[in-house]
Amino acid sequence: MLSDVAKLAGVSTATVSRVYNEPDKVSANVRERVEHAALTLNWFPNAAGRALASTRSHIAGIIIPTLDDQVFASQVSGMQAAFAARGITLVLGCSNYDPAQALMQVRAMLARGVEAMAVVGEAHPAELFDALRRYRVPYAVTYAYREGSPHTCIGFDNHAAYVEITEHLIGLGHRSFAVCIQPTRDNDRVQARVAGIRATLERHGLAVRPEHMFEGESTMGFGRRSLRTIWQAPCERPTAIICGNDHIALGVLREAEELAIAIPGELSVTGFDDLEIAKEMRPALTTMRVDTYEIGRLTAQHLLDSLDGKRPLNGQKVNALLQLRQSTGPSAR
Amino acid sequence: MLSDVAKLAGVSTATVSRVYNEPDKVSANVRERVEHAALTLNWFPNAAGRALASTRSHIAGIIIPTLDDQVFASQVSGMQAAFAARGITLVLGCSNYDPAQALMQVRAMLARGVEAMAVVGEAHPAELFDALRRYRVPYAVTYAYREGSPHTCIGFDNHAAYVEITEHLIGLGHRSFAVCIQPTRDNDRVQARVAGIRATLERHGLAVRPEHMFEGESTMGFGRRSLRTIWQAPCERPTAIICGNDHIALGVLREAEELAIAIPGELSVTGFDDLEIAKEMRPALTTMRVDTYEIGRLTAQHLLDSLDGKRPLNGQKVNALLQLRQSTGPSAR
DNA sequence: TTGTAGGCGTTATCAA
DNA sequence: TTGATAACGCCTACAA
Repeated sequence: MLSDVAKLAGVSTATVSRVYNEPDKVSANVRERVEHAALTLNWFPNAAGRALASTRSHIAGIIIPTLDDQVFASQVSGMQAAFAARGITLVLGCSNYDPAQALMQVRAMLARGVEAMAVVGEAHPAELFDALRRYRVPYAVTYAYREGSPHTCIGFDNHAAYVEITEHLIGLGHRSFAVCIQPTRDNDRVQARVAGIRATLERHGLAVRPEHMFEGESTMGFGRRSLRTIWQAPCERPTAIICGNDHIALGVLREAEELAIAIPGELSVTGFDDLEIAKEMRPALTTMRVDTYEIGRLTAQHLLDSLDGKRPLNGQKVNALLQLRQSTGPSAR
Repeated sequence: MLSDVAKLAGVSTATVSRVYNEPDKVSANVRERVEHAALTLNWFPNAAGRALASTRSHIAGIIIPTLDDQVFASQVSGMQAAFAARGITLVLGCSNYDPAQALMQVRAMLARGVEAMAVVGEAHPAELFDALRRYRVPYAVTYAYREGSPHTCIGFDNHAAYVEITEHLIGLGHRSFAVCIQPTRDNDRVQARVAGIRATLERHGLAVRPEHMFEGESTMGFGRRSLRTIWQAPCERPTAIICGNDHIALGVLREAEELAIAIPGELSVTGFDDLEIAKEMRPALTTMRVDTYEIGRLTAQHLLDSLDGKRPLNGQKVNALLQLRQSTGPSAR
């Protein structure tokens, strides 16, 4: 431990500590001796002791719904890299889309003494944000950005993004829509997307009929089943399907091939996320692209600035960019 | 802090501590009083103090190459869930396929006092494993399993898996092969795969000609470019392409469509990982499936057992299952 | 079952 | 620039 190093180097423990925390307050000569001693003793500072004495844990936390979704994984990746460059360890919690689990994870992280936190979305129990504020832990809501949110948001505007998608389709002459989307429960991002679709349609005097509204798991299978159901139903078929993400849209595309539905001739399809395969599919998928790694990087940067007392944490909007490709075209009707 | 709770509850600090660490050594009456006090004071134990006093950090670590690859993300996910259920926080480090970064991350985790560690693969500096042993931190090498490895391995046999793929193709009559694989540098898993292919071919008096050996990034783009190069070259074309994973294989499939190469009539293609889309592609991709979430879960379980002193850490082999689909068929020649 | 008291490994304050 | 020493918040013999 530290005192052994001090003894070997023939200095006090305070000096050893300084060598690692305020190196330029130590003479080069002494510093060298200490570093040598540390090396031969194979010593490095113990984080717990350090945290206790300095009341700084050098830990930050992030809560995401799941690592199974690439968009969250890459956000974690971006934060991790940015924090690591500043000697801060990122600890990860998965809520599995369950607010109660998110709250538990945040509490556990508070107990660990996290210095900053990021949580995906704002659909969380009030206690979660209360706890963060009570312990004066700077935090940011990521992935989603909403004007008027009480939180620091770093992400994109889910509502606006789906307004853009819907307007694109309406501009192509579509008037009859189906929607295939992930579970909306406890998910403000998905809710905002649906709201964006509805509001836009309404503005044009349109609406999604209930039998064309599908909510289910984020898989190709869900997309496939939904399209099959739509096509088998006796009611009028939609000319466009708006999907909650690329997985679902790819399933729709795949099933359309099976059912010999011409795309975009007979049916237009849109996704979200712009997975690598989206542009490689035939027809290539019209979708929206968001740089989630960048969201992570930005979030870490904001939190670090806030820890440095540089500036009050304020939100930042990231753009979602529409990638027009072959899966959308003029309405046949 | 703890002493405030003790005061409010009218007990000693030791008793408060017991309530959280050995609850059944405290009478129900006293326990209730303490819990009430803690609640009103909104107190929970500070992890740094706890770690320092008990010399148990309740932290475990995992080093993966990157979160961008689903297989590693889901392994993290599996470990996380299993550890969380036991009150252990998982901290994550990404090496970006760089041994030096992996070593740094391990050192940082040792400083944090990790109680157990997992690292993907065994292609790491000797210092890394030395450090782990010196600090008596139980660890496991994951994702890869190799007979005779000096480490506890929990994963599948990359070599054997590619022997199986190669044998499958040879059984179909193929004699001329191309290989498209991820960077082999510092990557024992990929090296084992290539070795498996080579050894199997050699056993049949065959080999991959150098101009049919491609090494590049794990993307569809790399697969596409590779196939195009192969097809444009003046030399004899292979009848089968073995890819290092599904991304690359999907790219090959996609480019084959572009070049109007009949699959599997003219060319057989294999992948690895069995992404959801692999079975949905037309033609569906022949590939191998590994349950990486399970690898993570098993690893956590082994490490927990080892911490409990239950049994010496010994390896465990997970199966990679060949998924025979439409992208492989009899050789035309 | 409960309390006392010393120590876990470092940092921070103050003096020298 | 360096050193002595008291925290930091909790756990754990040991004693009662």
